Amino acid sequence: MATLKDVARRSGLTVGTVSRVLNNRGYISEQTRQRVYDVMKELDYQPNEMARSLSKKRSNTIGVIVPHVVHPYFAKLIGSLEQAAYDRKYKILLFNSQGKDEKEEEYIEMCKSNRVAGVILCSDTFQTDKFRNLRFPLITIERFLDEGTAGIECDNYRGGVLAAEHLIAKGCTSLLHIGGIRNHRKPADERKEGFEDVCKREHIKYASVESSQFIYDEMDYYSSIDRMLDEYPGTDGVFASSDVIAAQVLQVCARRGLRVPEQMKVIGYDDVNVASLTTPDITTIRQPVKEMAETAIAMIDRVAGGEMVPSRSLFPVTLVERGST
Amino acid sequence: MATLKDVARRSGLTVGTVSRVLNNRGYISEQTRQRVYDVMKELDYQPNEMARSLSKKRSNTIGVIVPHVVHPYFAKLIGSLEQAAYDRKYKILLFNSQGKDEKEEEYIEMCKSNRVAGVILCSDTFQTDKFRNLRFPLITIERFLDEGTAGIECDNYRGGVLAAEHLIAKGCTSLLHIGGIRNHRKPADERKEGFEDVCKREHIKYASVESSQFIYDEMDYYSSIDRMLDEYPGTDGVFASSDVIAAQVLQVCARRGLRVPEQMKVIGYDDVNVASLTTPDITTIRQPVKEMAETAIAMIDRVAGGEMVPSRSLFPVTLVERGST
DNA sequence: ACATCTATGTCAATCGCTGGTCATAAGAAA
DNA sequence: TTTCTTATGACCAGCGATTGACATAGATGT
Repeated sequence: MATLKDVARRSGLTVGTVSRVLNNRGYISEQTRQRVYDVMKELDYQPNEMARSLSKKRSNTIGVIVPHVVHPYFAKLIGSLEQAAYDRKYKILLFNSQGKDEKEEEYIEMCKSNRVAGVILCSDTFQTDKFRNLRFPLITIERFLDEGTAGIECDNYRGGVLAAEHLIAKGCTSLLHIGGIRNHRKPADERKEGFEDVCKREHIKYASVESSQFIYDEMDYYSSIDRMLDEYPGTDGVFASSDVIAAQVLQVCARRGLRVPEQMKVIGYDDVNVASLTTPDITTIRQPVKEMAETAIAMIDRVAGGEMVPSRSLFPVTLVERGST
Repeated sequence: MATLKDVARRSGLTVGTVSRVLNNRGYISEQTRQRVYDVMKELDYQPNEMARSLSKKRSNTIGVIVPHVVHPYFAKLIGSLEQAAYDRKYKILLFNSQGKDEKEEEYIEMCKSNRVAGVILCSDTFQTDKFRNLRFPLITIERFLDEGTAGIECDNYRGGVLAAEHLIAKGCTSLLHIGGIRNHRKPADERKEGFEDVCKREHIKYASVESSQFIYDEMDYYSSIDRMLDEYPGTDGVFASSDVIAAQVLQVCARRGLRVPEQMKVIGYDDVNVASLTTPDITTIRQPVKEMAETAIAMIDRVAGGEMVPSRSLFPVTLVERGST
């Protein structure tokens, strides 16, 4: 493989000069610049990023740690992050923590070892001192961490409000909120709060079911849903805190002969592709994932440039009405 | 950040010795080994992978290039690849080519720059000389490439056979095959062939529709499906070449008042999570994605170790029967 | 007593690139 | 003419490891 030296030799310049054009440093004549580019192409030269990173003490790689790659929410997030990273010349190192503390920690160590420019962390767990003394920015998504550089969240409270208001406006009289994925912490609580506040205000019967017992990895909520519907028989409106759960609610309803949306209305959360692939398709609370991803990457970039970034960013959510309500 | 030198100094050893324990080289007493580990922990030492890779001329990173991260098939594949990579101490660099030749090519260059241990490529496109003279193994998934090191495929022909046989066994008399994602090349053709061969053999009316006109990125096949059902009105069985398409067929059927599976039977492909989240859930042809992913990573590992690997590996598919047939 | 094995030290080159310090030289501006 | 700007050369010390050659020395085996 051709090296900088080869390029220098072939173009009759010195490594210093060639490095200058590569890094846009110092004075370079247009002519020289062109010559260097030509030779680079001729030799099929690719700068060795390892050497570069070693020298600069920083790579242009961003670590992304998610608990669950196949979950459509994270798949969507990862896709958006990759796009945003690409636009800013970063690469994505992907890690799947499976929601396990040890793996999360191990991945953080790997990120250190790889001198990443920053880490984007989507975590369900509570871990504190592990994230201290990092030499790179740590951006959390949908979770705030004191030790982190910045947190990017959605207005979960408003999501809950929107969902409840929508169901009520559609004529529901007895609501059920089903928590689920990434819900151990604040985000879920806030959705629930928003939901419950509206129910109280409007004097609507409601119930909320915690999700900790759900089998998250398998995304299998059927039996829990069944149990809940048994427990709250008069329910005519369900607010599920993810589209995956909502889809399963639809399935359970079908099995029970409950027509959606006539007899039962269902609203999901996230607006991932499954929401629009079910029959009926699912009304949901949309998170601006793309914008969140761009913001996250941009923050890493800016912190790297010595800039200041807001420690918390709250994004608005919107209701997308479809066939399930 | 602590360096090898620091560890050496602190433990009263030399860098050479410390490096030996890090790389399991030469003679090291158990006592010394332990001391080094202790000091490493004490100083919170993380080996600098950049330096290591530079020196070894190879990183323990694997590039994964997919056309579409959010598509559930690739999400599933990526998840499996990450797991397999982790098990073998590799990290995943994720690239989303969006099915564009230029990006694919650019990503390959980035992989070169980053001295990856290997690349796993999922591509829709036909590109030849770009993949010549790579200094790392190139493993393709669901596509064979002469220039690649190895290809990992599924028995697509058999998938088509299983689908057709199943629909026929369930009493369908007029079949429709809808091509779709990742179908420009061989895999799709083979599914179609298997499907058609069975139809011919059993003297069943059938039609196959090409997919090139579909909007792949948006995963929006509705209007095409509508058009097809108009064109082939007697259809009572559809073989869609992905679960995403099958889900949309279900939706179109619902809109048309066609009951599934009574009046129309639908079978998908891939067995990704959406297949089990629709109502009814979708009978599908399952690809052993996990095994394929493990094989791909294992191959890179083995090629790196100087071993020989089969240039083509064919995995079996199985039929998963659910509610749509 | 001699050979061998084990365990470490010493020294230094190498990987490919960055970026600083100086020196040089031509052309432009004062 | 002198000063300044532009453009490049020359040189080289890092960055943080790896790895090889060679030396030393105690322990073990025969």
